[in-house]
Amino acid sequence: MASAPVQGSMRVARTTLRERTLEILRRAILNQEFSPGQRLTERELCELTGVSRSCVREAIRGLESEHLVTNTPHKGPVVAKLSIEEAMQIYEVRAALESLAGEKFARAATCAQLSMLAHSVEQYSEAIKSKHIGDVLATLDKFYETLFEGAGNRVAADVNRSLRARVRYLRATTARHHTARDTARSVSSFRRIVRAAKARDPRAAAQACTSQVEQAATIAKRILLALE
Amino acid sequence: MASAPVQGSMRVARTTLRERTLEILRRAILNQEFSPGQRLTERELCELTGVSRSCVREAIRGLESEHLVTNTPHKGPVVAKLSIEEAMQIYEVRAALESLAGEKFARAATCAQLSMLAHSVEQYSEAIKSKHIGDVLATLDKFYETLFEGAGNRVAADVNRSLRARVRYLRATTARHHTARDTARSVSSFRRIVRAAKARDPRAAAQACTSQVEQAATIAKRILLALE
DNA sequence: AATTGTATGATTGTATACAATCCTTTCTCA
DNA sequence: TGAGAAAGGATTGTATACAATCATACAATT
Repeated sequence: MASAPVQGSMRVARTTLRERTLEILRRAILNQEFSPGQRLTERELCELTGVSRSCVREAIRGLESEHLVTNTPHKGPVVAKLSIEEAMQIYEVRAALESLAGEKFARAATCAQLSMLAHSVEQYSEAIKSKHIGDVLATLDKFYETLFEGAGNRVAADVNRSLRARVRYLRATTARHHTARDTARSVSSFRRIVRAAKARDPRAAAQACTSQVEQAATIAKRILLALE
Repeated sequence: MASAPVQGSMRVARTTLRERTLEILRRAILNQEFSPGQRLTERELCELTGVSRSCVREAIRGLESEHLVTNTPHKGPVVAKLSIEEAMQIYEVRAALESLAGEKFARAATCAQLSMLAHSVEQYSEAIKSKHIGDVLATLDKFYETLFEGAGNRVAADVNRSLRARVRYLRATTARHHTARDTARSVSSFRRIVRAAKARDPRAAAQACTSQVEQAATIAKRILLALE
């Protein structure tokens, strides 16, 4: 009776090809394997992923509504390009959302979530000192996931995740151009959020989140203008 | 030379079939022609819209990322159902966004936008008195479009539009169950926003927007609990 | 009676084929 | 030489065909 198929008879990869394709393409864009403004022909993506055009097209629809690609009829999809205006609008919305999250986190987060938040900030500090961009982005992701998880608002978390994805390449760029002063300010800004949350001070936490985003927006704007 | 096609040789309907299909299905859902939880088989939607499955499927992807339908692999799409928790989370995010919009509107709106906002509130007042649900929803749409237009943040406008779509059926339900007291409070709540905007008082406008949403959330919660 | 197995129909997932549009190049003509 | 038209290739838009999965019903076995 030992001849039955052993290697994973349950959990047969219960995900659909299209979903996996979407995930692959999303990660490719977020990892900057394509550059903003670059054209993405469907056939090319088919060869890249090894699936048919049906799947690729449906995946592209997903990327389109995540604003990671823009599609013009009969021309095809291109990797989304972010204008300064749009970036500033995104930071403005993020400020509102993260302020809300900070407030609710300070009120409702568990002790485990509190220490995870603190831990992610220390990891971020390490990553940004070592100039390892991938780690910087990953630790930031962890920080925000924890923040919104503790805040207990999944809708806000989803919107925020989407907005952060749209400015991710910008964040990677700023991390490269960070001055020592920028780094110090950024880290202390995150630590201020943690401190307010530990003190269970919703007002202070909200304020700390707002000013953290505003600070990031300022740096982003400076660098975007310099790069033009 | 007069035999050339005259009826619109330019502007040949520069929209794609899939986009129109998405629009049709979206409106059908928002107009409650389908009920939440109802299954939407692809073939059925093909016959309804008269297009092929390719188009329907890609349109469904759009509805899916707008959270208007939920799709489970190999089972197919169903019209999204809103839990009380999710609805409350949406209202919370809307409060944050509309507060931001109110603040910026009070600062930056043109006089034309100000009077359009005021006008939409009066139209809303008429509509809600006449109990014509379609008009109620339409005038609310106009109010928020004006508010965010005047605020000058398209990203926030898009997110808010999406969130309002998700609670639209809920809004229609509450409009039907409005007591006279609810109606009066709602209208005066909107008028308070207009007043603050006209006074160019950002703080007051933000506060008015927040409490307007919170009030709507309270009514929605009461009615949702009663309907259970 | 309950459960398991199997067959069948319906539905979604995936791939491919055909039509319409766009872009580039080349050719023509003033 | 330059402008415009036409042709060709490439790409997207749309429709259809085939495969995999799921749901239901019914029969068989215990």
